[in-house]
Amino acid sequence: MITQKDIAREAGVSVMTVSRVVNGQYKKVSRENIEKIQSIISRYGYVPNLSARSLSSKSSGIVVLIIRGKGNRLMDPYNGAIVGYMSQFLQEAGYSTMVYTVLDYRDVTRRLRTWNAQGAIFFGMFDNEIEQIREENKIPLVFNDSYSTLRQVTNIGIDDFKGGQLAARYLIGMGHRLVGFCGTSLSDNGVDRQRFLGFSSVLKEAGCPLSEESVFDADLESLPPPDAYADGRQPTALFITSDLKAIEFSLRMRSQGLHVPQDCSLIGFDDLPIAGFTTPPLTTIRQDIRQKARYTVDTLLNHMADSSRPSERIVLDVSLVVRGSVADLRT
Amino acid sequence: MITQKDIAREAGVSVMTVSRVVNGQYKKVSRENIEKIQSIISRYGYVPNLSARSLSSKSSGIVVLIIRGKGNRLMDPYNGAIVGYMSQFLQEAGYSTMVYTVLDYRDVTRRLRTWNAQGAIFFGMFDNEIEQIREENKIPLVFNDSYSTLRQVTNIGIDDFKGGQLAARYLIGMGHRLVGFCGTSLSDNGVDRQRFLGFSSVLKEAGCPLSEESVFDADLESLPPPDAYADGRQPTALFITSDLKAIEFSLRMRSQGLHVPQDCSLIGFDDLPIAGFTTPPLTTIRQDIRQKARYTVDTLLNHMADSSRPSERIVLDVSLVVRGSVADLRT
DNA sequence: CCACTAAATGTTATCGTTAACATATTCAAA
DNA sequence: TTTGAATATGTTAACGATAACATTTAGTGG
Repeated sequence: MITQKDIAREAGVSVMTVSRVVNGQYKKVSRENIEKIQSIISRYGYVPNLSARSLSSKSSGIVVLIIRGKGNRLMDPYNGAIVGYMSQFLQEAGYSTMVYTVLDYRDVTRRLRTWNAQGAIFFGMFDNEIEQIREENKIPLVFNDSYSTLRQVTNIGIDDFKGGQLAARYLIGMGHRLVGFCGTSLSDNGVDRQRFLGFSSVLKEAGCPLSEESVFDADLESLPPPDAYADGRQPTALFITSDLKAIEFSLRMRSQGLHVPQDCSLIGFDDLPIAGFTTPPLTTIRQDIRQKARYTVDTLLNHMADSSRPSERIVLDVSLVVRGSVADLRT
Repeated sequence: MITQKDIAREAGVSVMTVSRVVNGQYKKVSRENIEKIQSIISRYGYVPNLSARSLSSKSSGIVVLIIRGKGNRLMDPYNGAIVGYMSQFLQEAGYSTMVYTVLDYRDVTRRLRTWNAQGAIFFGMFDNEIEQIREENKIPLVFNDSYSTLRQVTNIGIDDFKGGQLAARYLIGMGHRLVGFCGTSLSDNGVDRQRFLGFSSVLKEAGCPLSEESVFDADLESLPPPDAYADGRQPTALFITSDLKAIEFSLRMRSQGLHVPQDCSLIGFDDLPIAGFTTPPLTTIRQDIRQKARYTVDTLLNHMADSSRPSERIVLDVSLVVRGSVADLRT
């Protein structure tokens, strides 16, 4: 494995000259030496050792992606897609990406320090730990979907409130009056809480407020069994804040001989590619994952380039995608 | 950011003693010092700098995952799942994972060298470059789904041939006589070629060989338009070597007013979670992605622990999952 | 009490690269 | 010719950790 030292010997110069060429500081090296060194580099296939560079210059070129949770988070198509886009964009910008799933925020610092990470992106809820994380790691941090009330948090999110509103307005417009909501961790101020607030505000205005028993702050398992929905006193429609869960729910219904949207209408969230594949195709609130990844990476890179840059919060738009999972109840 | 030097000063010992404690060489340090040092470590939250360790010991703790292709490969649920599992397993074993997508094998060496990778896993076809890659990188390499004829290639794959057989036998058993095959890169000896060979061998034995015009070595776009299948001279069933493509195909059919399985039966491959969600649910050949990831990681770790270990080829089983996308044509 | 092993600890050099500073060299202006 | 800036190159030390070897200390049997 060839090093700068070897190249320097071969070219009859000092390692520092080689280092300058490797790092593109062409103004400081004579044209003659640049050419000589570059030709040796390509002849031997020299590759800089980033561990060494990282040690000596404190710039590792590593960005860490932190996902809260456990197990295989990349199986979830949303996570797979956003992680994939982010590492693609980071790779295009010359950075290497490490993905870690952590349970505890203490793991975060360990992960960031071990590799001298130059920046980090966080998914999932970290609101309560943000201050701590930031204090322990003086590098640019960018969050996704955080509703932390702290100032100075750089966050890229979507308009979850509007998403809820869109869902509610559409249901109302289709003649639904008794509807339900299903999300998780509503007591934390996360995405689902905002979706809930948007959703319920519209319903209230329309004169058909969400009753308490039709708000499910729960994983799918604890949802009331689908056959409850056959009886007319149950909601005619459900807003489930994730396509994946909505699809799973519709499967459970089907396994009991019930059908979407005849027995219960469904609106999902995310607009994953599979949402168009199901039967009926799922009506859902769309967020643009690629765009979110793009903005997140760009924001991080900006902050890495200029650490005095003020924090920023970006809210991306969402839209309603009408497919076939909501019944038209207007006579 | 605290280093071993700081700890050594605080404890009144040399850095070497600290290093020994950090690396768990407890037999070489007195109980007293072990405790003193460990308490300082946890008090200050010391984290070893792996760049430095990597430089000095040549052991970086990094495993690189190389995917051939471009763009966001993790969006594909198969890749997302297997990459997710592998990094999970590697993380559990104390290693860090870097995922790279490369177009050219030359990138491979660059990626492996920059981080002193200790091992690498390859997806996608690299058969012709394996020799070269191995020569340039003297670290354990494990491949997935390679049909390289080179000796000494450690590979974890599935029984693709059997997968093809299972599909064909099932179709025959259901009364299909005129069937088609759709895969990619059949001329390379990859997974799809094996699936094709298994598939066609069974059909031949059964007396209804695949005609040339019903073998599509093509991306979906270049498949004949679905409405061709309405006319009786076209295949009554298609074996499409990827669930994702099969689903996409069935959507294209539906958009033209045709239906699976009435107008054309379909068998997919992989048994992705979405295969059960579609209408009709997709009959497919199942491979166990988690198990594949498990074996691949374990094999790599074994080879990293003992570099003299002989190469091995592991072939995992596949099975037929009958759902609803194949019509029963028996009278 | 000495020699001798085993256990505990320390010293030095090194990994590959870069920052910071130092030294030549060149050329133009004074 | 001298001076000064600009350009090109080199030297040294440092980044944090570990390997390899060296030394000290403690404990053992003769």
